[in-house]
Amino acid sequence: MFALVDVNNMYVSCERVFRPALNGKPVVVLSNNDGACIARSNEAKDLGVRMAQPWFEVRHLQRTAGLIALSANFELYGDMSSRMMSIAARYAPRQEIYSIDECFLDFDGVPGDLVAIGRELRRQVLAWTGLPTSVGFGATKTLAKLANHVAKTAERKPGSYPGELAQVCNFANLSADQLAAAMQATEVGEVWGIGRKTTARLNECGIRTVLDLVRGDAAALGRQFSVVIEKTVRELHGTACLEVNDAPAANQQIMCSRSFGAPVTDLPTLIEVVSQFTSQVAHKLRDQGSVAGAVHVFIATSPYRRNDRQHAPSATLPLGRPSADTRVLISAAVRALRGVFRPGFNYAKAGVMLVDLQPQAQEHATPDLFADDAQPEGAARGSRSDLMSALDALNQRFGRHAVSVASAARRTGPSAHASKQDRRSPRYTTRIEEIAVARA
DNA sequence: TCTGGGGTCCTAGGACCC
DNA sequence: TCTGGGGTCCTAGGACCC
Repeated sequence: MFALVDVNNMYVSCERVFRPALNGKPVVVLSNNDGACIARSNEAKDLGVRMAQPWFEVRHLQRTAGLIALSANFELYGDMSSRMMSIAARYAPRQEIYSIDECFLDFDGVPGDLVAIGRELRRQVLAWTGLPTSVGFGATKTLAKLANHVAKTAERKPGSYPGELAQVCNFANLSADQLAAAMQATEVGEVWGIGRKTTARLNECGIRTVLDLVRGDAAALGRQFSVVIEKTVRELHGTACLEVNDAPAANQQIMCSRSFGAPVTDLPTLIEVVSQFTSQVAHKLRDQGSVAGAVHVFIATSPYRRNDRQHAPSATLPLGRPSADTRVLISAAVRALRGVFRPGFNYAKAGVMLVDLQPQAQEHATPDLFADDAQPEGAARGSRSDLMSALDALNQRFGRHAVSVASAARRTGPSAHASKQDRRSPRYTTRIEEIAVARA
């Protein structure tokens, strides 16, 4: 038996923990650069604000409907997430952290009334973190996801499903008829793995609800669509094709990209930005104990600026020898950037991706016989990782930008190209100088 | 004026090999 | 008058997730 636990409207709920005045009000959280809505309170959903909707399209609701917008504060959300996850982990032998606000739990062999356990888990998370969650149980991960959707929707829109399914829903407790009714009341696009494109194609075949899909033939759908759909249908039938993975593998790629607050036209600024992005991904790379075999860099104009000439070049530069040294990676990234940059364009975005990742070799890595060793002084075996370790330790202790490679150093004062973040709340739980203050 | 960021997996097609 | 067949590997792009 699987459970899916997820936080309702995660980012908005995190903000509300520290600002209870936001309760009951329409609230959205904006993406980097304050560009689009990436989280909505129920009240904001009721106003018709769509997921990923551009902020400028809904900002008028500030005046007309009291909509409140906040800049994303991922440091806060990440910390709240780890608190929630550690509480949820106590309730089952195995946990898979699936995203910042969701985890799967494997209840195989756990005795007792699962709905009661689910309610206790909910209560505990709410009491200890202030975050509201929903819990769905099912015989497969896909069914648990669906049960979670039912639990959430039954609470948010009374009448859409039987009331007793609200907050915590266990499909195993439903009769065949009750389950069929719930599936009929749910659109096929709500199923995990069925996205926009597939929904449209399924609709053309007359498959509109989850029940329609479940009644289809898995193998035939597999041939017509893809093996992904086939697996999904089998999971909906109750045949588990997916396991709870509590030991996730290291990432296969690590990326950092950002839209600019204002268009960038010159190479020096792009070099600075790309160097900063590379510093970040290099740090993440070392954190997971990997080295990168190649660096991929891209810059792009904005497709929304119809009058601008468009240009979205990218380049991948293989490293002679895989590395996790920020200096090596920056030098490759900047070389790639110089290769693709063309003057005369309004660049709106840039990104750096580390690819071809492999575990950091211990002592006996095969050296590159033909390498010209044009690496920074001291970048040879041993001292490289020592230097990077020292860099990471200093930044850990004195703040993220305490020490950096010169080309990635922040200039003093805010730059025009820096992402807009005009409405960010304090990082209450991770910065002592921003801690919440209680007033008598 | 203003439109997110960071991932995974699958598939089709080309290059290459014998 | 004539142009194989079967296999693997790699890559780019698409679809999906949150």
